[in-house]
Amino acid sequence: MAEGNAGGESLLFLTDEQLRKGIEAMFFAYRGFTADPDRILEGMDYGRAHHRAIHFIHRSPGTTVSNLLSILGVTKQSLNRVLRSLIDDGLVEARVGRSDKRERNLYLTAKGQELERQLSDAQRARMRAAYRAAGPAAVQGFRTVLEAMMDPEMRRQYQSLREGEK
Amino acid sequence: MAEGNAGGESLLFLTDEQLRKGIEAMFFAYRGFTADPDRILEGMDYGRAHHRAIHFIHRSPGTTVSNLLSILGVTKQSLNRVLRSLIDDGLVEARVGRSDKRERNLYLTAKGQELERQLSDAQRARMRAAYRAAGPAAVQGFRTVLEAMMDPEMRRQYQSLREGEK
DNA sequence: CTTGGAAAGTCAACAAGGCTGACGTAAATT
DNA sequence: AATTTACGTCAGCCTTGTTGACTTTCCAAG
Repeated sequence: MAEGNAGGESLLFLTDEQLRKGIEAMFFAYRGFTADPDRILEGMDYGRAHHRAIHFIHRSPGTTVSNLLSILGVTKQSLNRVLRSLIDDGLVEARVGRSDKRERNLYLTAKGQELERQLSDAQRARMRAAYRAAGPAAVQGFRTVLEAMMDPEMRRQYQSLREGEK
Repeated sequence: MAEGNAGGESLLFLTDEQLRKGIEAMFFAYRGFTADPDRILEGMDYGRAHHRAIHFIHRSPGTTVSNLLSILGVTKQSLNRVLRSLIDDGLVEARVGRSDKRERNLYLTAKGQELERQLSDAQRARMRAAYRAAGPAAVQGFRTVLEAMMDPEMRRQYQSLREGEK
């Protein structure tokens, strides 16, 4: 039948070979994705874990520790070690919560914002070059596939970070 | 000028906000990307490093240790620890090279192939679902952007693995 | 007002998987 | 014969994840 044929043809992009290509593309691209911040952080006492904390505190100033825990998906002990060093070094400020004093609202200090800018400038530069080379239609597809690849809970996190944008 | 205007409009996808979205999409999607194999491997004595070795040995049977080193981008000591356990457990076979006896050609055993299939089935299932949800055009864009995001050397590796495909 | 439980912080110990440096051995190359 | 290459291995270190146990603070419900 014609429908069967059309369906079959449009599913050529779902062959195991195509899927394997996608898997390897994710692997190699993620290396590039993290390479520039990693380079900047090496030498400092910080690593990728610090970068992630800084990124999400910058993204949602005043976020709580438990909020950050659920976004990053690590244990509080693991996050605490990272946060501890950032606070001690004066990159992050932890203010006692106004309504709930058990909570800590996290903010980047001026120093923290400076490092954040340095890191995200590098990462954005690569992303910008890739976007520019690929074009708007490809970027649209890129984001669509990535979003579909997330766990439902991660997608919720991802999309909730989207709120308040135009 | 018309070109300038069109250029300006088409560059809306290059705003910092769009780039940040892309960055976070990569972060959350990569977590999903590795989640299923990680789940399978936990409990076994293996981790993500073993998965990567198994993947690329499966992909290029007979590949040498140095080849694998340059693809994975780790030190030989790090790779050796992983390879050692895979060989000892009978998942990987290391045959002395035919032409150059210093080299070791790596192959998956039947047992190794079984684990590989288990891992890649899980990873492909997620990729397939994402591809199917996003559609062929999005997949095309996805791959285009990822490729543009790679370091030139990684892109070379990625594309050289492409040879021999139809 | 008391108490139960949530939020946060901390200590200790451990594991995976990166890294460097040093050294050894076999085989190829010069 | 000397050097280089490919591989393996020992030893030690670091980052970043984990569990488990315990304390302090504090909100909220009884």
